[in-house]
Amino acid sequence: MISTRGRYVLRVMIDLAQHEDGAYHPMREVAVRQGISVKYLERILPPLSRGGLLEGVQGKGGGYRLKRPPKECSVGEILRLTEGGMAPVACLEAEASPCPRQDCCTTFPMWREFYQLTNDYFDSITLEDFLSGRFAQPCDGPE
Amino acid sequence: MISTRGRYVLRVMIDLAQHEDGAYHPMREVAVRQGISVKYLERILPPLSRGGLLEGVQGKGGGYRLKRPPKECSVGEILRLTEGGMAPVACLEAEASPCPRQDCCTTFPMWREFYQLTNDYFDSITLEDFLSGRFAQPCDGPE
DNA sequence: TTTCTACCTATTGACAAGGTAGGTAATTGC
DNA sequence: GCAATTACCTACCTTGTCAATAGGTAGAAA
Repeated sequence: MISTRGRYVLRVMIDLAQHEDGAYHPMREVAVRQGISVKYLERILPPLSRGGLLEGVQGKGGGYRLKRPPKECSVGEILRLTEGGMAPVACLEAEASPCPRQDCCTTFPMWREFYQLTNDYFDSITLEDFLSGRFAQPCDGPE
Repeated sequence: MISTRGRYVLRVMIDLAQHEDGAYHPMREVAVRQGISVKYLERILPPLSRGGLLEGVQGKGGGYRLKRPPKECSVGEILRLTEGGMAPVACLEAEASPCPRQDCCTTFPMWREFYQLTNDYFDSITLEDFLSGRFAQPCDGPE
């Protein structure tokens, strides 16, 4: 359900939150700290820039930094931008044509309720929770 | 996250619950009612037999029937048997070798909490809920 | 102008999902 | 005993996605 893409991106966001100091951090740094290929990171980060969660500056001294304080970056928003939605079944995604049998589908209300549950859960968690909140950890490593 | 395999199987189980009369129902019948290929159904149902949710009898007059009353068949059990677990990330599955960095992983507690949430939700729903419970519908169609 | 950096576009290999085809074993009805 | 029916099993094919690599372009600072 959540691919490595989403997990990697989340780790990068947490990493940037931990090293937040107003400066731009090149992906080269983050990739080394997190043990992820620079090339792969470059590939999967752009949606977050477009989504307004990250700010990327090119050129010497450039890199990425959070565009908002950690408290205002929810995991739900990060995962939705990266994974393109978190629907348990295809018929719930808005981009896909809505299932023609929604009104009659026996199981549709269940999927919808679970979809809501999922979004609510991840929306309730922010990057701040990994720094000093309910998911703060004594140490941290890659993956 | 939930593949068509899981959705098909769930529909079959609901179908069998709706037509529950103690008799065995051949897959040919159910496949026609649900608009699913017989061959594909034959392929994805065995785990439910092995899991003790279905009872299959070969030969003329044979078929499948529920092994327990609908009230005792939870959606969670059905999906776990069919999909082989509902973990949002691989490191949560018991069959996979446990992630070596579990103790240090920043995001692990979040995935685990969500995993619990998911299982609790689907375990709280039974086939009975689709017959006369909170997900009962006036009509029903395939998919 | 050089260097650094984000950013973009293929391309590859591995893997799983969805679905089909064919056959085997067990049970019933004649 | 024999034919019909049905679950059950194995192999295969096609399609699509994921993870990762490679190579290049554009922009900004030293």
